[in-house]
Amino acid sequence: MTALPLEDAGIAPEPRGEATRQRILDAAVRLFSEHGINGVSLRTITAEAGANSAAANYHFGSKKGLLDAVFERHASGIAAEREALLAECRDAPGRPPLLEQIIAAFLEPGMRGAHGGATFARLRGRMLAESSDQTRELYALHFNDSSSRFLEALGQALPDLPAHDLHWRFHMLLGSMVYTLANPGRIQILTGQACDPSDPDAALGYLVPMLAQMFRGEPIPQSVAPSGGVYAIHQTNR
Amino acid sequence: MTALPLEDAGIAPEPRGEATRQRILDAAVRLFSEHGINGVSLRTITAEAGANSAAANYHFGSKKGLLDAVFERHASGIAAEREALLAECRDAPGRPPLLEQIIAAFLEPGMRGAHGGATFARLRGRMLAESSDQTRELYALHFNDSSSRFLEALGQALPDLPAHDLHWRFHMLLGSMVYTLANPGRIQILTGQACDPSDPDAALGYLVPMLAQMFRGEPIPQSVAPSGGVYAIHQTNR
DNA sequence: GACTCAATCAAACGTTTGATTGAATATTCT
DNA sequence: AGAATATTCAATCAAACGTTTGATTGAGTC
Repeated sequence: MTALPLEDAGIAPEPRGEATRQRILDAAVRLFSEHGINGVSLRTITAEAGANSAAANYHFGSKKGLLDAVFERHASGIAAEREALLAECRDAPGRPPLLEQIIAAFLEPGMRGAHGGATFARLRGRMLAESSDQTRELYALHFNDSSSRFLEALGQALPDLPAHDLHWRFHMLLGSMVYTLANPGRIQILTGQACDPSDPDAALGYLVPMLAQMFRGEPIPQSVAPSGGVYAIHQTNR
Repeated sequence: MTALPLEDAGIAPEPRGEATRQRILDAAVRLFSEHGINGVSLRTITAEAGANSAAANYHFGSKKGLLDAVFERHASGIAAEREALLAECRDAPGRPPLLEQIIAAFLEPGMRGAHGGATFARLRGRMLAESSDQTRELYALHFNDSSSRFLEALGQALPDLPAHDLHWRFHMLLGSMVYTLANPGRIQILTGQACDPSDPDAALGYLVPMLAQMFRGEPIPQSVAPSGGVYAIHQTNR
C-alpha cells in the first residue's frame, strides 16, 4: 500500500472539522484500549483530544457511533491486508503454500505497526472478551469474511484434518493471538520479564512457528472427549 | 407483607445476614460475567439478589470489595485443586508424569463444574482482558503461585525446551484457556455451531491433547524472531 | 422489660454519565 | 461582499452511578 499524495484536482480538500475528528478518534482508541469501553467517558475522550465535550456527539452521533468509527477505521485495513496476503500465498511459486505463510498472513496485519498497532490490538482483545452485542456485531461485520476464508485455506493446506479438529485448532490460534494482544503483562509477571508479548516481532517469531506445529499435529481421536477426565488421575479411583 | 414462615428447626448455624450475602455474591458473579464489571451497577446486582440497594455496600464495603469477595470465593478453590492434582501427578506411578496429566491438572479445576463453573470462568476471562489494576492484583494474589509451580513442572517434563520457548508455550496455553472460557460464541459463528467451547468436556477433550502436542513440538530456533517477517511474502514497509 | 447489635430499609447524598441545546464563530460558496 | 453552511462552545438536561444516612427491625443477652 503506497500513500500517493494526489490532491491537485481538489477532489478531497479535507473538510474543516476533520482535524478534531481525527484527534477524537486517536484519543478514543487509546483510552478505550486502556480502560475499556465502559471504563472511559466521552468527556475524558474529548478533553484528551482537546475538543469540546459536545464534539464527540456532534461528529459521531453517540458513544456507540464513536466506537463504530474507531473500529471501522482500523479493522477494514486489517481485513484488506489479510486478504491481500492470503492471495499472495495462493499465487506464490511454492505450491501448496506453506502453513507458516498462511498463519503469518492472518496474524501480521493485526499485530504489526499499521492499522492502529498495539493500541488497536489491545482494544480488539478487550472487545472480544467483553463480548457485548455491539462488539460481536462489529467483529462479525469486519472480520467474519476474512476469517472464514483463512479457515478454508487452512483446511486446504491440511486436507487430512477433520473439520472439527481444524476448527478447534483455529480456535486456539485466535485465543493465542487475542491473549497476546490484549494482555501485555501476565506472562512477564510469571516469568520475570523473560518474554515480552507486547513486542510484535518477538511475538510473531514464536507464535507463527508454534501455531504451525500445532496445526501439523496428528488429529485428535474423537473418543477422548467424553466426560470424566481421562487424563486426570483423581476421580478415577483405580 | 405477610408473616414469614419461621422455620427455626434446631440447627441454623449461619447468621441472619448470610443468606442475602450469598444471594448478592451469586447475582454478582453472574452479572459481572455477562456484562463486565463496569457494565453492571450495584443497583442491578442487589435488585437481582432481591436485596436492598444498600446491602452490597453494607456487606462488602464497596463495589471493589464485592469483586474481591466474588473472586476470592471461587479462585482459592481452583488454585487449591490445581495444586492437589499436580501433587497427584508427581506421586503417580508412571514417572515422569504424562504431559497430558499436568495440563489437565491445570485446566480442569477452572473449567469443570465446581468453583463457579462456566460463569466464574467467563468472568476470569473478562478480567484478564480488562486488565485493570484491581484485576491484575486479584490474579496475582490467587494464581501466581500455582501458575509458577505448573511452569516449573512443565519445565521438568520438557528438559530440552529452552526457558524462553517454554514460557511462550505456556503463554499460548493461557491464551487458549482464557479465550475458551471468555468467549462462548465466536468460533460457533465462524463454523456454524460445529464446535462448542462452552461445553467443558468437549473443550478439555480437544484442548488437553492439542496443547500437549504443542508443548512436545521441537524448539523454535531463536533466529526466527527478529523483525521483518520471515514467513510473510509481503514485507510491511514501515 | 431494658439493652445490644447485626441486618435491612427507604431516602437522599453529591457526582458523573451520555446527550442536547442555542448562541457564537469559522469556513465555503455564490 | 453576503448568504449558507459547518463547526465550536458554554450551558444544561434527565438519568444513572456508588455511596451514605438515620431510622427500624427482630433475635439474643442481661
